[in-house]
Amino acid sequence: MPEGTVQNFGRPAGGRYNKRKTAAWNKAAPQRELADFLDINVSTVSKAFKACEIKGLLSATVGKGTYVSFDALSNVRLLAENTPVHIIQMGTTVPDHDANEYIMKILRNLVNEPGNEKLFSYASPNDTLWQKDAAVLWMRKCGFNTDSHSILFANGGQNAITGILTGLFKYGDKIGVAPHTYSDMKAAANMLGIQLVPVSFIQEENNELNSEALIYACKNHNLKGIYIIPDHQNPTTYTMSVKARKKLAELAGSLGLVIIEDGTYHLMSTPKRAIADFAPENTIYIVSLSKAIAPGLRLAYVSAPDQFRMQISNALYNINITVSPLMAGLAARMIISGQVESVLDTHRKKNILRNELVNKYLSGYDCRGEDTGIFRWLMLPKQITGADFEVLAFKHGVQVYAAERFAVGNTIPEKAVRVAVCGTETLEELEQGLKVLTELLNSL
Amino acid sequence: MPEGTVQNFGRPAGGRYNKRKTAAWNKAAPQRELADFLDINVSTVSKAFKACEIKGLLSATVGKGTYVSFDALSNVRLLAENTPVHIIQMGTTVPDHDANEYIMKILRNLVNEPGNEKLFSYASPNDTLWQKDAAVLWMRKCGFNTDSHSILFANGGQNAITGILTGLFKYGDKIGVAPHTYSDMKAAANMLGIQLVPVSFIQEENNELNSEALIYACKNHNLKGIYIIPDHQNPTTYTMSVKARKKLAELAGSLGLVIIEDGTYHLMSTPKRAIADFAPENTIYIVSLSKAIAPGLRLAYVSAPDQFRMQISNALYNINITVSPLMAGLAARMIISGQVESVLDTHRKKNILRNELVNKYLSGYDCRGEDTGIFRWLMLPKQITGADFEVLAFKHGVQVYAAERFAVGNTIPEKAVRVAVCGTETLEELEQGLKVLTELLNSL
DNA sequence: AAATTTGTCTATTTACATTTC
DNA sequence: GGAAATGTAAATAGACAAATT
Repeated sequence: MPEGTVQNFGRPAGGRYNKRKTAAWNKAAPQRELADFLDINVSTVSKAFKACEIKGLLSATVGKGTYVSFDALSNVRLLAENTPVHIIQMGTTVPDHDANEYIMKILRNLVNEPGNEKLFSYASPNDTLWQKDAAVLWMRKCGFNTDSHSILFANGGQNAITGILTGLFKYGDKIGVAPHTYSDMKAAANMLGIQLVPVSFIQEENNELNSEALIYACKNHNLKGIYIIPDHQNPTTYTMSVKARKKLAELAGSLGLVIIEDGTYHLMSTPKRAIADFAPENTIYIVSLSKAIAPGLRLAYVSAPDQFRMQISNALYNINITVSPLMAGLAARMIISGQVESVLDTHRKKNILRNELVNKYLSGYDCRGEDTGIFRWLMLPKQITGADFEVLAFKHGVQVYAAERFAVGNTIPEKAVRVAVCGTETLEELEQGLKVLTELLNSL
Repeated sequence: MPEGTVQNFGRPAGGRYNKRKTAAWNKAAPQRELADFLDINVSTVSKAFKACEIKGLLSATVGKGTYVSFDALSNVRLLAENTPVHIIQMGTTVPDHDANEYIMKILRNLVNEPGNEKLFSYASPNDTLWQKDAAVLWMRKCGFNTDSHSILFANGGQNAITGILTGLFKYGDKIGVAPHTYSDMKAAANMLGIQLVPVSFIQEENNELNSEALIYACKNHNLKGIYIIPDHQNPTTYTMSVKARKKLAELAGSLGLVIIEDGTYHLMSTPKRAIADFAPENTIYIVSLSKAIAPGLRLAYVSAPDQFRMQISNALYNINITVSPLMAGLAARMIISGQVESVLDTHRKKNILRNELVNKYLSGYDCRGEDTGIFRWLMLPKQITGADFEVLAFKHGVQVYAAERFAVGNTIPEKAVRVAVCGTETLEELEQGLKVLTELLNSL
């Protein structure tokens, strides 16, 4: 252990402050010890630690101690390496680009409709009403039956999340998330001072609800809500069983929890009823068209129950004023016209094709995720961490994302990387990337 | 004064806690008195008050006391009234809708270009580069010479502001703003826990810089930055002199202040060099195309100096991921092709036409603002407050916005209302609204 | 099961700075 | 110009609760 870190704060080895036994390498000194050493009060240290915790850098538990978050430890390393000339992009998750021409076709029709100049004015309530109806149709396809007056618009899924977080929670509030949660969510929460608490919602063995973990975290951390992706979770790819959804819905009711359900990956999984369907009063449902249709279609639909709608609506107003009427109109037309079915169909076929390639190369490994998804979760052999493998792959020209990027708080990152399936332009490039990955895996 | 308010906290009239002399009706009891009464410590009260202050409900000054914000006092009243059947909209500020067909023309061309499907993928760096060049051109038109690598994109002006606030400031930070500041800015800051401090930047007599006020507020409140609209300020319509801009630039440098300059109304005023031009290292410049061109063009350009760019860029990423490539492409094409000139020209003519109508009806009153602007600041006779006039006008079917909506912190609202000039569809409707307003004014 | 370790939270102390009168 | 009024902020005390051993 190097000197001068938060772990040993420059204490001479073996001195009176080093009486602790073998501890995890990311364990910080106890607040009292540090206070004693610095000759200040415990709660002063506590306050300083709290600030770091809200930023997601530390996580502390009563009786257990304070630990440095793994992503705080690994981020620096991941960025420090030098870049090869061409990188095969298997890091960021995007849908296949084959939908673009469908959307363009709709747009071509749209621009020739009479009276369409109003697409550059503020939308009138009349316009948004039928668009909300379209959103309801889309939501139904995504497993949730809602009604048009519950619908709000956002500029994509991330924008929806930011709106919900700012609207419903305040600085310092805590919400529960899966121990590995997708990194943009983490970044948004850190930025807003909303603390993420890792909760193992789901039992790995059977995809059932881990009620104890939830109840425990809830009363222990005073959780205000949870954020959950029930289908093909990002990044670990598990899908909650219907029983688990039902159970979660019940629990949330009795615990007074707000559920933020991200239905974005519903269509890339075997369709199951949304949690929102079981707990409509407590659940905010998000579906992102950017992920499901095309990244350039910057739109997401949010369905919020009465008790939360106004707050979220105000927050979205404060962030965006409004979404582009053109985007909203385009999306609604795709849905109403049924063209969106063709897009989904094409996507599905392409995804399966790409995933077959993944299977061909990585079938010898534990590479999780359904064939209809746009990313996979590749478990690595014990001797290498995700972060090390990410660096290794990057040096060989392939970008994947290490588990460390997704680990929340004191979660010990799995030895795994997320592999995006549609990040490359072509199938050939994907194959090239997969070859590199298998070679690296075999060489370990 | 009613009992049981924050002012008297239920004390019996004339009791030992009522020794204060005549005080402003919005003055709260001193922290020590309240603490004494509740039998708790002063700083406990102080902490509670602080929470309210961050939300913009109170404002406290050492030695002076604590005051309830005027907009906190008036908002309830303004919403409580019942709605007439049809409302003439002179509340929200929008540009004239005559630009829409120009944009639609560009869009029609765009959809027929080959290779345009990529407008629904993520934008490549190649695409954004020429769009940033377009942004630079546009910024130049708005009085600021910048370069393309400083440019960031946002989903409209409000979105840009949210990004800048979250990126550069943290919960509890204070930034200086004009005593009357446009309400969406206030709402965004309140939501994010960023405290707005009213500073009379500008001397009303001559539009010169009020250096003392700025220096004072800066050291007294430890301001981290200021937000300022130098041209046709919203809502008061004043425009800073060039000398004032230069002076402010110098001062900001020596005070270590971040300047957030909102150039949105530059084109509606007599062109003057931007503050950013005098203090490029300290100034973030925002121009909103939604306000200048069409409300449905949800795009704003941000130019940020090196020291701030990454933080703002990250914040915008966390909020939006990215802007719509279609919006960005559309805006850039309008600028590069020069079509935007026709739009501005049409806007200007329309604005003058509409403002002439305003002048015709309101010339007898102190109705401030240039004829090229999209709103005016109507000073009312002494006997009526802005809030009361807003309610009165609303009852007669005209929506205007009272000064109370814009008053920051302990600012005493002017007796004035903001009158939007392009809110109505037609000139006739505008005239109708103006008739109502003059009749009401004459009847006072 | 009891003692110990460890983090948390609320209210407080205290010194201080500014404004008012 | 000095005393009083008033709000601010950092550090602290101390009771508390959960986890560990």
